[in-house]
Amino acid sequence: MGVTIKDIAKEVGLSVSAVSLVLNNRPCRISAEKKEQIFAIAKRRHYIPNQAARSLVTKESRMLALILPDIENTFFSSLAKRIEDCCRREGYMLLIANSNDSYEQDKNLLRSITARGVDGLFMIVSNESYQYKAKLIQQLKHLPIPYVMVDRIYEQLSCDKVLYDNEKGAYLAVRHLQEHGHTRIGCVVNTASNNGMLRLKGYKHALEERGIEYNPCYVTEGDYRFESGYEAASRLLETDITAAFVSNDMMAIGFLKKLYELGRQVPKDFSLVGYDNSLSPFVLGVQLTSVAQDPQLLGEEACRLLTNRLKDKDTPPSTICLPPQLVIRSSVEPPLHSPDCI
Amino acid sequence: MGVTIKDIAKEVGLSVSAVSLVLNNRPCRISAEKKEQIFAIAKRRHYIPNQAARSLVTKESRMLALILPDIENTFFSSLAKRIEDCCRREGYMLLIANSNDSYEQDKNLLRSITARGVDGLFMIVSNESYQYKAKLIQQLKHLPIPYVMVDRIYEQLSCDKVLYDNEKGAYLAVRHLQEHGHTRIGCVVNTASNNGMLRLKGYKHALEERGIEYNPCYVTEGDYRFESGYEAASRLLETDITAAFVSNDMMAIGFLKKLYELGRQVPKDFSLVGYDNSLSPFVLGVQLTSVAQDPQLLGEEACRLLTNRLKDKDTPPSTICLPPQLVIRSSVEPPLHSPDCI
DNA sequence: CCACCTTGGTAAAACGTTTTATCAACTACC
DNA sequence: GGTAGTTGATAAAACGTTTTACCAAGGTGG
Repeated sequence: MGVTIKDIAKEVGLSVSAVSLVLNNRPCRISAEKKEQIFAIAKRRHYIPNQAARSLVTKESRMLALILPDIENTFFSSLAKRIEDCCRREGYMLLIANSNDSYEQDKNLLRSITARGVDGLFMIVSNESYQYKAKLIQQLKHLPIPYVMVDRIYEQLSCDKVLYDNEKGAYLAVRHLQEHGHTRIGCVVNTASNNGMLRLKGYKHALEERGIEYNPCYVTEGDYRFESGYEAASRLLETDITAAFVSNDMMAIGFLKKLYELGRQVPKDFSLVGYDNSLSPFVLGVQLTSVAQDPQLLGEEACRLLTNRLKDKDTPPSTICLPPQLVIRSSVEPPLHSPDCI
Repeated sequence: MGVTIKDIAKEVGLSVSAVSLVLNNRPCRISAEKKEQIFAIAKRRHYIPNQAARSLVTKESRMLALILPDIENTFFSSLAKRIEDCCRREGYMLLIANSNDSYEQDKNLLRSITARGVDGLFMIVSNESYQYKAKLIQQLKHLPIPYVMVDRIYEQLSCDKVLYDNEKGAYLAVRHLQEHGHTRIGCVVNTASNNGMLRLKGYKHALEERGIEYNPCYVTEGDYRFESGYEAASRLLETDITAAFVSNDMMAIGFLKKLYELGRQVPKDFSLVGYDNSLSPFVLGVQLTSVAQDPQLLGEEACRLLTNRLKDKDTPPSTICLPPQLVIRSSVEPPLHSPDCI
């Protein structure tokens, strides 16, 4: 099919080895004249080295892989973009694979990816895989290549990790509401996800710190989608809460829609904090205060970790826990009829 | 490093060929007993076939690639997701690469992708590449593998193509406004992109059909981002337009923000149609009428075309032009003080 | 003129797989 | 007892590279 090194060798009248050495800019004793000829022929005939043959002997593919749960989620797609940029800068290509948040896919992808001989892996485990933790851990332990767990981790695994402190993020959000005088604070959370659990923990932590008792009626489940935020609001707004912490922005917008329909004003009449800081420009009239986790930073750190590991296998694995930032806009004010602040 | 077919052969006491045949379920004369043993050993020792070695001899990688301009754009990420699903179903892995809408990247990616010996390619050319059309066309012509152009095409190239009829979409949007009695209709459009040009053409076409003269003051440039919609609105709302066609939803939201700030009500006081149908749930109070192009459908058709081509190289290339749908919500009403309709 | 260096290269093994042609040992049949 | 067919395999080439060790010819210094 394509032009090979052999064809070039034949045309220039040298051996394959000569051509290979020249084309790879290896130190070698080939005359400048011949070198030029080789490059010229390669260019003219559109020579493209066969990566399969190359990997076979060098044992590296200059390709990294990223397994992520949902490419449609902008948090992950921003992450993917940045990781790809960083990889490119280091001379790697990136293979992106989508697991649809399914354990089965995680498992299969892990297989096909190692078969393809990628040099390293960025792994964002699917939420479903937390139920099959033991199994996936086994598989990851047998992985013959370095990998870094990103955003969602297994503490048990001894490998490079980079993540955001989800508990802290939720804690910051709730404390911000408390500092404006709120005590009856709702919470929409996805306990099906590990990070969701951590956000719930942060919520509880903030309550504890103020000596407020945990009220299960103020907490409801959401699945991170717009509709579930709307439905969560329907349930929570029957209680006497004056504010809510909604554990992602998409659901926060759903929540806002319900508030709007009920004629309740944000922040005059109700305060709200979201998570992700992803949708602020879209919401007319409301500037949503939200906990920001920068996917780009996550991506950069992940890439740094993995490429370092590829250069030096023997340093002990490290864990990077990034601090989320509370981005204060104007969706929080003191509750109606209440003392102003702390 | 890993376990090879040779190791298994040694352990089971047979030749490499025997093991290869068995593991690939090829018809062969190996005793059932030995077969079982081979599978058992492969499993126990976590054998994973080396794809590089395999491709080297079979000349196929069971891998397809997708080059897209912006993975953060949900239109493209939905498309990517669906393409990946379809590929998986057909037994291919998908290599996703991001060009950042840059010609340079298109060029480089095309190179590295063919080097990696992928079996086929989904190509969404970057907008910038329209300026280097001739060059990129040359490169695509030399591509040794089948490819399908998706969403953005070069008419000159004889290959499989799948796209949406952008001119038609814009035409539908503008005609919808006209049918509600609007005659002074603004237009925000990105002429830096080929599809943007087509949308402008659709806008003009609708005007022509009604015998309305084209007024350049009603048309302004946008770059598909939120802010540019806002800025476009600042310019256009100084004219006497009563409605606008904004050529994507993101900009439409920016436009809405300006309207909101000026105290103008949609649709009572101003009518608006967007493009993409991607953001409707996010806009409080306004249900944006928008032209829908389903990325999933685009992905499915693209995949169908490419996999068919891989099975049968010799059928003539086909072009699939999908019809956009106008999704009518409630951002369009007749202008104030005007006769009701058509 | 011998020893040594430099210049300009090459031969050959290796990487892990697939695939085709071939083979030896049996069995069965007439 | 000769022919044909079956069973259970194998040997060897091929894929396109990289890499190491080696070689031949010519020049140079003592």
